[in-house]
Amino acid sequence: MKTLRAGSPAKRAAILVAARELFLRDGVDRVSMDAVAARAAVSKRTVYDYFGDKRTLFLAILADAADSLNGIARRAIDEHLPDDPAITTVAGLGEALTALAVDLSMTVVRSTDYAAVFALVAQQRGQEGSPGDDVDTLAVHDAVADRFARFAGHGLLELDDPREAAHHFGALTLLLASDEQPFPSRADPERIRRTVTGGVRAFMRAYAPR
Amino acid sequence: MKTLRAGSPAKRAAILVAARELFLRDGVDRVSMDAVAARAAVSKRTVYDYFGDKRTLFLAILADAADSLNGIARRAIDEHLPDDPAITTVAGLGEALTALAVDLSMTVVRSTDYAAVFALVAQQRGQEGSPGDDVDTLAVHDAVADRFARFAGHGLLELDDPREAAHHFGALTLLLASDEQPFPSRADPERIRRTVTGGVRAFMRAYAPR
DNA sequence: TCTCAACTACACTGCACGGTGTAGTGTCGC
DNA sequence: GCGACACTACACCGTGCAGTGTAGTTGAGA
Repeated sequence: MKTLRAGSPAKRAAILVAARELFLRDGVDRVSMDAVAARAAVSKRTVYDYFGDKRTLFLAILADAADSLNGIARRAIDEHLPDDPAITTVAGLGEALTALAVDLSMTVVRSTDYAAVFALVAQQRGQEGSPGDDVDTLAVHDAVADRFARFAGHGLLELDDPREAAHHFGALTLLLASDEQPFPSRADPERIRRTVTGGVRAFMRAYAPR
Repeated sequence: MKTLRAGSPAKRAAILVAARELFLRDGVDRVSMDAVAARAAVSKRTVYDYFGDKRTLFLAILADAADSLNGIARRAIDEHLPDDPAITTVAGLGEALTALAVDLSMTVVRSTDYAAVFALVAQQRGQEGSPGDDVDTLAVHDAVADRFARFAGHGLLELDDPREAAHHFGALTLLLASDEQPFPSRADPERIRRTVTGGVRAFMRAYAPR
């Protein structure tokens, strides 16, 4: 068992940033550890001293990106759909959901973190022996479903299954926006907004009281 | 410029099948051409004589899978949403859309062709210089949008933008189902059906006349 | 029978690279 | 001053492999 170095937070971060950029750009398998070291401005010996091997470095990047995304999502939910319901009308809910979806999609679709998770995980996707490499989004869906259940309790939504509704919301907004524009640096904010606004409109037609 | 061998259709197919299986399982970069040749039961020399190099083999597999998927989609649309509208009621439309979405999703989510396209393209996703490697799904969306416009003309749907509706339909059904279950061999048909049926229900609530 | 194309089965080349070892340098604390 | 730790800058090893060349075999057609 290798003893990994605690060392310097700045160097650790530099390695992670460099590796993520290169992995994302060229794919994990095509990026040499020499290249990572050069980009991070550290020696390759140091990269191995911190992370032990390439796979461990990859998993660390994945964990960071997933944490970052979950944090973004939780913050956006807390901001736009607060626990203490300030939202009392159907129109207000539509506006709040739009703001949430725009905020989230704007951040995520243009986020190299998201692109990193998406691309890196997808590289493993066809490789069926790697379930541990997937990213758990259950907590975010649960939080949204919880909010939806409350809105339903207040008559602002009509739904049998809050979790299903949360999945539909995600599909019509974030999933669709990211499917349409897979490249962060080219993502057009106006197009994201249009896609997401249309998706929320459809969601409200489906789930608002009639 | 290499002269590629026309040779035998059976051997060509064997190479394509073998390469696709291995590329899908292990990723393009991790599969050796020796392995492809062995699996196809041909010599490596023959693989190179047919395809010239690894990338050309990869692109051939991608083109085959995309053709196959487009064919599947077109057939499902023609079967469930025929041009000559036998569908005259909203309930009938809901049933037809459900049948289409279930048929498509059942086939696609469990299809190694789809998984191949998804995984192989996604491997390139973070690599922004490769737009030519993406799969064009516009024609399928156009066909669905065309049908939707007709149904709207007959009062079976209310929609401003048939293309947007087609995207929403796709997001609530196929995109969601494939996102939930990314591994073909493990895909549970019952779960696909549930997801898709729920998605069509939401779609109809959003777009059927009120 | 001869020729040609397809194919096999190797061998080979040049290169890449994950990972490891080591000597030397600099800094810090005792 | 000494020792420990972090780090650099190489060198090295063993392995893998894309791609190419070549000799030999086989089958089909002229």
